[in-house]
Amino acid sequence: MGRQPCCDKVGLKKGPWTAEEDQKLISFILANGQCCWRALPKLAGLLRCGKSCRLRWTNYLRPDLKRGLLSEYEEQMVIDLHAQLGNRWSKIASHLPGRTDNEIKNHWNTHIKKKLKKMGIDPLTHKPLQQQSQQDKTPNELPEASLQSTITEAKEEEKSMTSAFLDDPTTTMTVDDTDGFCTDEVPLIEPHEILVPVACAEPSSTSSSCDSSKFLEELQLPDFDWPADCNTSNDNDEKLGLWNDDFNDWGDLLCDRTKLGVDDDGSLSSWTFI
DNA sequence: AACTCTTACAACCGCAATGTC
DNA sequence: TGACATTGCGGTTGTAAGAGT
Repeated sequence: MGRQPCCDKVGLKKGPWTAEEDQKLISFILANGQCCWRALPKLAGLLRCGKSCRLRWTNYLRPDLKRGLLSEYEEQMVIDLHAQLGNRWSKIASHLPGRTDNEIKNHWNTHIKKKLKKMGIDPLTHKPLQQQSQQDKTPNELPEASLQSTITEAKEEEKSMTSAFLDDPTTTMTVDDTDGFCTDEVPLIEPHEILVPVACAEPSSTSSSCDSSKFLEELQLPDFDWPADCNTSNDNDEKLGLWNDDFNDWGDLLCDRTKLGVDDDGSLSSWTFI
């Protein structure tokens, strides 16, 4: 017997998501909220397993995601949090609004690891690296004192910045207020300008992850315009909470078919924030 | 222009944790 | 309380795009 696999893999699609699939997933979640992931693909008309849908949504389609490279400040935060938490990427991500664990993990592996090694710091232990040729346990040529002071300086600077929003829930700092966050790397779109042309210019047969990216470039919702109630608060976490808790209501708001170009078959033909 | 190598990141896999009955 | 379902997490892989030759 044993437990059922998370999804029946026979006949299910794998690999990069197409614009058409993204459109179906977004359309369904906005209309119905994040219901049971296992059932979602069938209900949304997707040939994907629920896990794949959840991953696509949480890592790529969620409207509250920030895009673009991590800022210096975010990077330093990741380093410090990693020193404290290790590879607990989701925990680390929870301290960086709009960033996903996957994104941080990737950034760590591709950028930060190298950067630390270059600085003579072991990315695993966050301690000075021992040189290969000095296996007799002599210290790295980089003086530990200066290294530690560098780390300490960075930590202190970061603490002074992070404490504001990590420790004080009443703080009115938002992602946009935080100098360190690279919102300037994210194309900010006025809410009234957001229009999602879901109908792809290219035939679906040519759709690929590139088409999907194009679609998402136009989908960009980085500077989310929250319903009037939410806008009274600048607390990003609160907004995220509202997003999660009241997703259905919010989805209803968005899915008013007079505002969304919803075709008869339920798919979105356009998406306009009014 | 064609090929190879490197980089970046989206997506997958398997296991763990948690929830439900 | 145990069995199973569902969700979350971290490690790993696949691949497109860019750089170098």
